Amino acid sequence: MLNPTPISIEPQQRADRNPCVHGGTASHPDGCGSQSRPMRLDSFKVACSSCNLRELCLPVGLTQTQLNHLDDLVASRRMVKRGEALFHTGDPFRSLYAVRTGFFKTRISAEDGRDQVTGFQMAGELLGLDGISTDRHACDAIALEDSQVCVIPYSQLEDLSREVSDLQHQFHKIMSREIVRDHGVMLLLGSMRAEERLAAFLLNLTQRLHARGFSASALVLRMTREEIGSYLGLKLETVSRTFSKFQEEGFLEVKQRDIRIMDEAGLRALVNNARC
Amino acid sequence: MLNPTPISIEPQQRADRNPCVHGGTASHPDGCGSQSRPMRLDSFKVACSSCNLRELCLPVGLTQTQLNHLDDLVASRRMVKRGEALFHTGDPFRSLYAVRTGFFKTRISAEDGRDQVTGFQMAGELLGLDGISTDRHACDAIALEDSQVCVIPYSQLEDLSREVSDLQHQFHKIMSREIVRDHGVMLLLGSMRAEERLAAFLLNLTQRLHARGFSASALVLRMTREEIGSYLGLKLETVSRTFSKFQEEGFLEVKQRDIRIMDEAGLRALVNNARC
DNA sequence: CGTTTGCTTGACAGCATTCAACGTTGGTGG
DNA sequence: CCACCAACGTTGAATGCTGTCAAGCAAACG
Repeated sequence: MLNPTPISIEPQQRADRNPCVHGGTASHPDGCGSQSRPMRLDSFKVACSSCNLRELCLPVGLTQTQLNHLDDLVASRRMVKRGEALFHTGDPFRSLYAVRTGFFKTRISAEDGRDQVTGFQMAGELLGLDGISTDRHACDAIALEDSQVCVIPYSQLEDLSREVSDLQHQFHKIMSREIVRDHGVMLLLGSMRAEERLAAFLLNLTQRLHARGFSASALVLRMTREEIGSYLGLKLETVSRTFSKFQEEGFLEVKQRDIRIMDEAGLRALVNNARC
Repeated sequence: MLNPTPISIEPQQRADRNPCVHGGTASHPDGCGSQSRPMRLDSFKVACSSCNLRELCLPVGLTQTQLNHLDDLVASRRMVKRGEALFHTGDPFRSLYAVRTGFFKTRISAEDGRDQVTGFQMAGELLGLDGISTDRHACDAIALEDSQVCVIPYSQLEDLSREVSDLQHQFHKIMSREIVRDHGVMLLLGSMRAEERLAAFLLNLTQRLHARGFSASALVLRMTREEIGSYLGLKLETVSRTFSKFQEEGFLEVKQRDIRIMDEAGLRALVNNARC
């Protein structure tokens, strides 16, 4: 589903790759690097054409000339601190956002207070597509660590994609991919048991991290058990128990949010051969 | 989510409105009207500009001039008999399809044979958006009754939407709406119990039927209990039991696939005040 | 009119939730 | 530097919702 070839990535993110996850007192990786900066919401120039995420993000497949046009459009970045919202349900929709660094969740809330995490977004992924439908955002986007996003003014994106058919097509592909992804989540929620759901979730995360140059076998979860549970349609206790079970069975090593995958094939078999 | 104002609709469909659902030997409405025609897959001229679904479909908001351009694009229809597929997973993606008459389900299949119904589509709704992502369809679309779709060649749609910004915007809105809808289904699958799921499903169906000029309180299900169950993440027995329970409690009258809603407010309360 | 497919209902089992207690971690302030 | 607190995570026991298995019924189709 995602570009399978690893790409070069920022030093800042690379440092995040926790070579010492299973050392002794591993410092918590949240907010790595950007925490001490006083800046909070700011605009400064940045170029898609020189961004090392361009092979994962909106610019995929564009020529240099086309990239230069996109540079004019994506004129600002915004920083979002851990726990803060990039946008809320009901906010007027004006821009899409491309995650540059950091990690987000999106969630929708029902009238009765229940909420559902609908996705986790990492570098190169787009946020805000839900807003096009009604000109208002239909979910909350919350940063799970200090993050930066590129601001993509939507009306300008529409203008430019009328000029640049490659951009138009790429944008449509991204929306379509989101639809396909959502259908995969429906399959997970509608027909898998807890173990299968968690295994599928971990495999999806590691695959996406791997495509960004990170290890395919070690990861640091940026979200709580409750957030994982909400995404997977499980209670946090069930998530915790399933992690413990995977550890007992030798699939994983689990130390709070530090996960090491010991038997990827085993996890994969859990998902694919569910009824055997 | 959908256009709430009823619109005029074809006589053929109107006849389908089952005024005698609760009479004696109501004939099964599947295949109404088009069943005896020998035609199976055909191309013939049809105009969006004179289609009575234009206020629900792709042409929403377009001027007469713009509609005429769209007429050139949507040049053929296709008939799909009950039980047959409009497209299968893996088929090359070339066109989107707008349901003109009839009713479809989409489903995805996992490697182990499990499948998940990802949606039910009725008149005015678009099929095939999943295919843009990889140039191949990512699900099966199956007609649940004899149906007609308008064929919308995708590359031509991209061409035209570069010329007609209103069309471009409308198309983006439709894709975005699909994403928002999918997130709603995730909420349903991830956090609702069987009764709430079925109530939400029925309310959604009646709302969409109402927007098409049908009764908001009586409907004929076009899908089996098993298909409803797949969509809602439940087993068919649970769906059946829940229907029976709703009938006992006075929310519904259920006669196989004929449903009459006796207490819509009650159903709505079930969904909204889930934990009280 | 028989067969097939779909629907209903019952009994029982199992998986996930609920409720509760305890442990761990990181941050704050004395 | 240490104590305390709040948030997060783990684990146990019991409940209950939904799934499973099975039987019988109803409707549609040839």
